[in-house]
Amino acid sequence: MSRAERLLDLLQALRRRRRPVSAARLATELDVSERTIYRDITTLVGQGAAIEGEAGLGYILRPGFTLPPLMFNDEEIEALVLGLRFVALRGDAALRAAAADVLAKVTDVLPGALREKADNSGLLAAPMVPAPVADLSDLRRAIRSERRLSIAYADADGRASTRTIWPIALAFFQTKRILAAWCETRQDFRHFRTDRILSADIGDESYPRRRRVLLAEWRRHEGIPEQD
Amino acid sequence: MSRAERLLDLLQALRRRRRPVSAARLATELDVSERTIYRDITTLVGQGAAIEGEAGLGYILRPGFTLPPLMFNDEEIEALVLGLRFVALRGDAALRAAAADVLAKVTDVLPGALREKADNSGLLAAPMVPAPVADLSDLRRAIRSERRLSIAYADADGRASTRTIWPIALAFFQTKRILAAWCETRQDFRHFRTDRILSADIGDESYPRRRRVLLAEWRRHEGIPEQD
DNA sequence: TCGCTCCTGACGGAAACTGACAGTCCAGTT
DNA sequence: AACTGGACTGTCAGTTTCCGTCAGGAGCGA
Repeated sequence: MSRAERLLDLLQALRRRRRPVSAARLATELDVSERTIYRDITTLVGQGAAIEGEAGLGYILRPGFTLPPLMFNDEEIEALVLGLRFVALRGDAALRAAAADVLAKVTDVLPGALREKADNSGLLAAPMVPAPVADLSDLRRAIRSERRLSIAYADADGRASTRTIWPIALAFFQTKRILAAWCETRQDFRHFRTDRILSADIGDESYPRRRRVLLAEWRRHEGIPEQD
Repeated sequence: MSRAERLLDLLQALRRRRRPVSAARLATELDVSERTIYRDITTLVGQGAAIEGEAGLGYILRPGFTLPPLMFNDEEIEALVLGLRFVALRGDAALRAAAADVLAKVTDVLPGALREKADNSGLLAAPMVPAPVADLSDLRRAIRSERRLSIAYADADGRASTRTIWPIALAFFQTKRILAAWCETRQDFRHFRTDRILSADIGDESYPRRRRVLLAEWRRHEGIPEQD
């Protein structure tokens, strides 16, 4: 048996039980040495599995590595599918792919009857015009990781300028996308149309305040109520 | 990338699509040779994945692999949350509530780190103008359950007429919502702005054709490609 | 027939894997 | 304080596996 296969088996062996299992036991079950089990566990943890080992007890896999079964009603399925279709039509390529992945994953853990409903949902999203082309994944990553961003930006008259900003949020409108940020130069909140951002360099260090807080401040500043 | 990782990626690449995918395509996507794809497929099948390959077409994965999909990644969380925000701002009250419920259910199964990301996602949906007010849940229910619908409809000049239609889909545009249907009177596909539908009565019997088929026909008729 | 694609076998160099051993560390238990 | 079960680490040398390449077979629809 190849290592890759064994890793999947090991994962299943851990998933199967709720009590801790010793490496020795896993070794017997998978027919390899304990040393190999230790190595495999390291690999799985490296892939993101929350496996906890406690001396004297054994290993246990905390939930959250795989998607558990989910249950939704008809309305919820429709909301979910419609939402993902919106994203598929309005997001950049990476977001579009992610939306497809989410739908596939959720559909997979749905009971059969619901799965069919998800596949045949009659709610459609209108396409964005013009169709989105720019890759916003860098901007999104900067927002996620709270990183400073140096951008070259063209204002309405076409004059370019450079500034350092703290990106807070990205808003998806019908015809444009707007980056909301704290501008270091101006010491104030500023908005940038993504189609006028000529270049963007993600800094090495994160900005000094938590985005969660900035977002709340920005909301108050702009009078935008909480979503959700 | 390790082979184990690639196997999971391959599984997800198959899950993502509902149509068959050729080995060549998968090879490009995963950046390995076709031969490797064939070997990986063999391995996955050996682990119990129901992957069917047909010459001239490609591979397709039937649902129900013992190993459920992996947990959402950062991009997927962003796509999911953004999508639900779109729905919350564009759907009727019932859909808005459903979107909130979906988010709650999904958040519930997320591990802590991801949950925080979902709560603080920086991607925002623009509100619909004018804000949606009409309750479309009857229309949605008629679509879901493939029921005949008797509507009173005002045309562009304000003249009201009554007709019986087979509702197929509901499309969400920036400023309006459009019901796509087969019109019994005209014996053709017709579109109805929801804000001009004066009343709608759901019939007791379902219409004689499957919505799935009608939807595909309508797509061809209007030149609207598959979403996803 | 052609074109597309699945599918299999063989080869060989590079890379990864594995068992064995020898220990360390850790947390209950006696 | 010693004991015990078991997690965990480092090293090393011999296997194994992996993977791209090439060469071909076979099914199926146009």
